Amino acid sequence: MAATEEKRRQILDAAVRVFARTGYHDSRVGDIAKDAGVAYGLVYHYFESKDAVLEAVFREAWGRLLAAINEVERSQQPAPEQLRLVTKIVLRTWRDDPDLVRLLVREITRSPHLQREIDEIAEAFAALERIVAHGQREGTIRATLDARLAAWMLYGALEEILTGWVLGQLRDTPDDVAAAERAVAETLIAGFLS
Amino acid sequence: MAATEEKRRQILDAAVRVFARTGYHDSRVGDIAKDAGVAYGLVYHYFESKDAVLEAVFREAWGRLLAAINEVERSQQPAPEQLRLVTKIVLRTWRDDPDLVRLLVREITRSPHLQREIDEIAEAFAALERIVAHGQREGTIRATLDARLAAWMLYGALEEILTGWVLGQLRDTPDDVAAAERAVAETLIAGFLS
Amino acid sequence: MAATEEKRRQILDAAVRVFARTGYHDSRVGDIAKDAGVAYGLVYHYFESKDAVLEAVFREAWGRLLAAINEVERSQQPAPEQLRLVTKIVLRTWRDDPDLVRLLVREITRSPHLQREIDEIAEAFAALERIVAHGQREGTIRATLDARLAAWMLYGALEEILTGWVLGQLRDTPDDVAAAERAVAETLIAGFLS
Amino acid sequence: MAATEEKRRQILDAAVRVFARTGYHDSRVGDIAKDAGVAYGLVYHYFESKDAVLEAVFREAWGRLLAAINEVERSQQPAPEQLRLVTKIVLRTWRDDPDLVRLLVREITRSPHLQREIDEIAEAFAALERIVAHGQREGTIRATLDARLAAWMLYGALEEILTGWVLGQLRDTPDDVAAAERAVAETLIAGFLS
DNA sequence: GATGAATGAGATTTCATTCAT
DNA sequence: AATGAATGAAATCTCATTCAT
Repeated sequence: MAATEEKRRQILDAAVRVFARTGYHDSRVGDIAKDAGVAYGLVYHYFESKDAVLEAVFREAWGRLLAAINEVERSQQPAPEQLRLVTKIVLRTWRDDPDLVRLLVREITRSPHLQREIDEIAEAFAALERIVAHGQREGTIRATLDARLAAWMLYGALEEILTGWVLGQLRDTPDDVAAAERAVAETLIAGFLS
Repeated sequence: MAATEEKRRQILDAAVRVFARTGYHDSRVGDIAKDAGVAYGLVYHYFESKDAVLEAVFREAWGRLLAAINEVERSQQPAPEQLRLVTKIVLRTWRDDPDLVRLLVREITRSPHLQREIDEIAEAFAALERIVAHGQREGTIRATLDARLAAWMLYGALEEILTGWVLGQLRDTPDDVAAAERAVAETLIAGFLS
Repeated sequence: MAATEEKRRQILDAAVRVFARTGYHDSRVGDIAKDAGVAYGLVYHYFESKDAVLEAVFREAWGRLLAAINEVERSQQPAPEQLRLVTKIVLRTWRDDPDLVRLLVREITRSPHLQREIDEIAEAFAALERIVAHGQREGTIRATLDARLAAWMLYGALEEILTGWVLGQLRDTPDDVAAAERAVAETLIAGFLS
Repeated sequence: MAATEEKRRQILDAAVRVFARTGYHDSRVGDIAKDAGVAYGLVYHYFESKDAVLEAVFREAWGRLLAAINEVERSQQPAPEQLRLVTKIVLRTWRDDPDLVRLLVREITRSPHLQREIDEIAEAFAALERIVAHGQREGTIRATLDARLAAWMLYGALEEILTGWVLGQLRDTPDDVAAAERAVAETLIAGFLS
């Protein structure tokens, strides 16, 4: 069973690399198998379909993000600080797992059935929204702001920064990353404040 | 000649509808031809490939957006006001041409060769950046802000709002659209101010 | 009408060049039109189909060869000398019209309906056979030889030499050409003698 | 593994039949698959492309011919006798594998990249040439003859006889075949002698 | 669990031919 | 006669999925 899980893991990790490199549609199932060092058919032993592989990758990635956001949410800090922490978490993903970011940035809006329907994605957005709403109740965030809209704008800004890094259009040295975190905090999040 | 251009137009318009409905990859060239009311082969008379059709659509759409942004840029207003106008232009596209927005939102980062490489897209981003930089020179925008980063954040927020509308996750009545414009102005753009 | 025939000529000449360069199947009708400097549709004004163009080229080429052979046949010389003259005529085509030879060598046995069914081709072979038979009657050629077989062997040897030149596998300076003529005369034709 | 090679064999054999019947260009890959009794895609499992199938057929056929010629070459007989044996081998192919001959005769000069570039073909011609050269050294063949030219003439004559049989223009009863062998020996090869 | 040969539907693209002007 | 846009059938090739071992 441990061995079993290991193969599944290998396939999943390979999928991230392959999808990141070639894009979902231009990646063949065989590429994933080869990159994972397993037999062609084994992919179908662990996953229903190629699509299911992508979904599993997404689910896992967003699951981790969701867990991190949830932890932030449970912390006793004021909402603006929580948003800064989320910003940091999201942006640091680029350093921690660039292939995953490449994949998310490229395929997030694709694949009809995946479209944000994955529970984990919806949950993450909901969590962001709750943090904003909580800030409004505690008086740190402007009450007139539409919490959901704020959550989406924040996420959009973050994703676009990641996109800039993926495309090589924005600089991404550690200093640049830190600067980006500050920029989000000092402009967007600052704009939320009451 | 007029007739010639007319067919090309029909194909391009049909492509927007079809791609918006089914997504680029799941659309067949035959669908475009049928929707345009022309023969299969005519698509290939006017375009090199299916990909070239998508690129032509993009180029045209971003060309229009770029023209609008350029006009705003040439206006004699202060930078923050210009950014508000751009916001308005981008967000109003949803009402004016929802299929086009659906297409842009879904396929924009896809298609390896299209990726931001299209001159028009790069130009639009550059124009946004210039407006921010100009605001810094005229003293209306915080000098410490990274102009490029600001441009990307702004665009990211706008695109994410459009995405929310496309996915039916954000409300989009005229009032909601106006509220979104205000929200961007009062939070993100306000955060740029000095 | 002169102008008319001129266009037909242009198309036919262009066809030889294009077919020689690209081969029949890989040549497009548009290529011929462009090379001839006429409009696409005009090809179909003068010829029933792409295939008919090839047939016309063949018919003309073999018609010329046939005329030359017939002239040789009518000359009052002994059969072996006549065969030597035919050899000379066939092999000199390479210098005179290399594109035509390229085309003949590449496409002669292909194209199902053309297969030696063209009267001119059959006629040329028949003329060769008659020369051999005549030689047998006049006593210059071995009576035990199968005249038809001899005609085919001779033509085969000639075509293969042309093929060697087309493929660049046999040398083709004027001296080489003369040597080839001699070789055919001194081996094959000499082998026919009684 | 045996089963694997079996399918490949089936496809190759079917290809010979189908190409012989319809000609390369008018044969569809599906026809080959159907004739071989395998699924469409399997052809592409074993071969890169339709062209690669043809090349494999050629390579194999010429490989066999080459092996036979090489064996003749290694025999200790005088060159003229060796040439007679080669003649016999080539002409007997018509009886042994008429489909293969049909294919070779029709498509040999086709396909730009195949043109005599296939090593096996070049090798076969080279072997013929070596036999002639060897005959010149041993004094059985005229020293003034161009060995390469002689090899090409011989092969041309043989191929044309095969062509005559394929096209039904030359008679091909066993007696006719034997007569053809003799004709080649007594005219062409005899012409080589010193 | 693991393998990879086998399947076959489906999509893009080509291009000979037609036809309105 | 001349033009070239328009048509649409057909063919190659791809690749997700299945399945026998």
